[in-house]
Amino acid sequence: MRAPLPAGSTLDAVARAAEVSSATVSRFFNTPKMLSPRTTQRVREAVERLGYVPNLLAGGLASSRTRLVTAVIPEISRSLFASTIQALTDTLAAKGYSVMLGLTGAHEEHAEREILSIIGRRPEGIILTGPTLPPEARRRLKGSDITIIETWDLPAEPIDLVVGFSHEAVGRAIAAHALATGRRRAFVASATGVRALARRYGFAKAMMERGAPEPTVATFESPTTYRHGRAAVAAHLEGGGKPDIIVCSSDWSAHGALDELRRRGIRVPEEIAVIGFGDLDFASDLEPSLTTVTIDGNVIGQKAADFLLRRTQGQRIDNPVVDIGFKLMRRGSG
Amino acid sequence: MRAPLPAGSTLDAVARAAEVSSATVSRFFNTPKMLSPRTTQRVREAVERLGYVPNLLAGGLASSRTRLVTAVIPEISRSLFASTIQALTDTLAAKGYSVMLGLTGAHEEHAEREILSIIGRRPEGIILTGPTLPPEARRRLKGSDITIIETWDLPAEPIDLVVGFSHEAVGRAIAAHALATGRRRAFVASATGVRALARRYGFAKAMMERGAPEPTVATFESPTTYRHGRAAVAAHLEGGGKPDIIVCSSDWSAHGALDELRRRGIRVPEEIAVIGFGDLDFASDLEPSLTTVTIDGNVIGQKAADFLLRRTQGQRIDNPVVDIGFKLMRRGSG
DNA sequence: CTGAAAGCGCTTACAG
DNA sequence: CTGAAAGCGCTTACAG
Repeated sequence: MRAPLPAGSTLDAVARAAEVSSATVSRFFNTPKMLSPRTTQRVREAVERLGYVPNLLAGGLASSRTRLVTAVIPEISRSLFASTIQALTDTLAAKGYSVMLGLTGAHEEHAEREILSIIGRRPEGIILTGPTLPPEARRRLKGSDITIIETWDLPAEPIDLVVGFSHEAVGRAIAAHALATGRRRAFVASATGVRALARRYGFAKAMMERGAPEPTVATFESPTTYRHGRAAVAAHLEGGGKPDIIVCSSDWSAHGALDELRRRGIRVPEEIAVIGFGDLDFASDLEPSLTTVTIDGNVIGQKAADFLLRRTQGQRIDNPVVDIGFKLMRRGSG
Repeated sequence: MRAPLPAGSTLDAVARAAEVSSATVSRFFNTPKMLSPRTTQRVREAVERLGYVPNLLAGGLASSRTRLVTAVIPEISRSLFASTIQALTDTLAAKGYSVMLGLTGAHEEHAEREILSIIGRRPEGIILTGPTLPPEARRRLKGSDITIIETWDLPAEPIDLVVGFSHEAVGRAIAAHALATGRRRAFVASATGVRALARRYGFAKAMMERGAPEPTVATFESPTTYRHGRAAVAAHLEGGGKPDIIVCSSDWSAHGALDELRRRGIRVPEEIAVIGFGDLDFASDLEPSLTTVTIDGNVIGQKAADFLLRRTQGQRIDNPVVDIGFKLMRRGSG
């Protein structure tokens, strides 16, 4: 009752051309070893002649296997999560899966609509990286029976599976490092958001527990930029701040902090240490090279893909929460 | 013959709960003004009670409108194309479309398989940003009847629609600027790839036509990084190069170039000018601020979305190739 | 190894 | 404004 979908011929057309049943053509794609060599050859020729590409909507509907995975990220640019998405995509593509992108972006009000449109596509898995979803959206996901994997954090109440690390532990590790290197007066230039907050909290608590004064904090909207780092440091110093360590919520802002300090003739790390977060590609090339926190985003993506594949194969998962940890990379800046 | 798809109840279940036909429930979602207020209310309640989320696979199959768009990009990280994808997604999401990601990545051999899996989902449009596809993949796309939009370039033989600009013209504009500011001895630090090549070519040709010596070129694998810029400049200077302008294929490498020059005590722009490409967020914050080329990635994304929407509404498109141009942002570095 | 047929969960012309 | 029914293009148990 409609125009056919663009892009082509159908299974039936191929079946007619090859003079076999449509079941046989379906098997050619899905269970090729079931076919005799002769049949295989006939079907292959027909497929090529017609330029047939199977309709995955129909296939997914019939088999209830969509081979679709959705990755939900806050925004595409300047993303720490790039390597995670890339690894996820590479691993899953090899198994015939496609990855859809869900951008929650600035509009948290739209999060629920976004989630509905994702669930509507019946993905076999949803990877959450970055966003903290509003409760209603979380409830929808929980009720959906879809494999959900939260990443880049260790949520207190996981929806389903988790591959991440503790941001509070990161903050504590930075504090331990700061104190071990004789720093006490910290300035924290931090993005908004629960994760940066957790790192801040872990850091401040550990500092204060060891007798250091409470760190001064400046926050700015995510995502963190070079400019944020420069501006925050400039403002702090001009306001009379005398830090001996500056803890930044990303390598971007740490880079800005370094440049601002240099502009003011302040030596790093002699006078002030600078710590980043993320270990982005440029971190080791800066001068001084940046001390920062490395998270292996590839591993997160791969483990998430593994989880997904195991679920779809019906294997049980004994350990639904994986903490991949992190590393403090000590370099020249502190 | 299969377990039902996860995530839920069906149209029929809702219809039974609301004591209406399934056609009516379908209309509740697709053509709500066709229903009486009473019916609408009854259906709404049933939908909420059951937590029903329509199956878009089934809907797409039945209506041949998938409301799916695929964006093909080379890789997710460090991407100039981020704003394009974001704008595309935002614009389309408002119209009920989802955006799938196709990552062509490093594996050009897999490009065709990737294209097949994209076509198999029957998207209403495919946005190509970045990758130069192998001929066979291009042929598949051309034969697919799907709206194809090539972006960020003006291909000589478009597959279908185009929203981009001329990279050769960018090269010429940089040359004109260089010559106008008295520069003649150019070093070009460039990524591989046809677009960077086109800029290089446009630049070199224009320089030489005005009597300047042939620029020295160093190329490195995409994507361009801060490190590439530093290393290329260091190697060139140590090899005895005496440029008065350094043209970089991205703001990343230009940033690296600036830092390398500063490290060597070379003044910018007095001794050497530095030109970037992309006008990324940090470009205007560097010291000196970076002269670079601005492309409005948002506009590309929006125009691509417009094209798509017009096509799906059956409107004709009189002008299938849109050149959105670019701007040379003159700043402190040259 | 292969085919006939039911079914996946929707949409939509048609009829009322 | 609403419903009965055909159809979208596949998959897969069943039978042979």
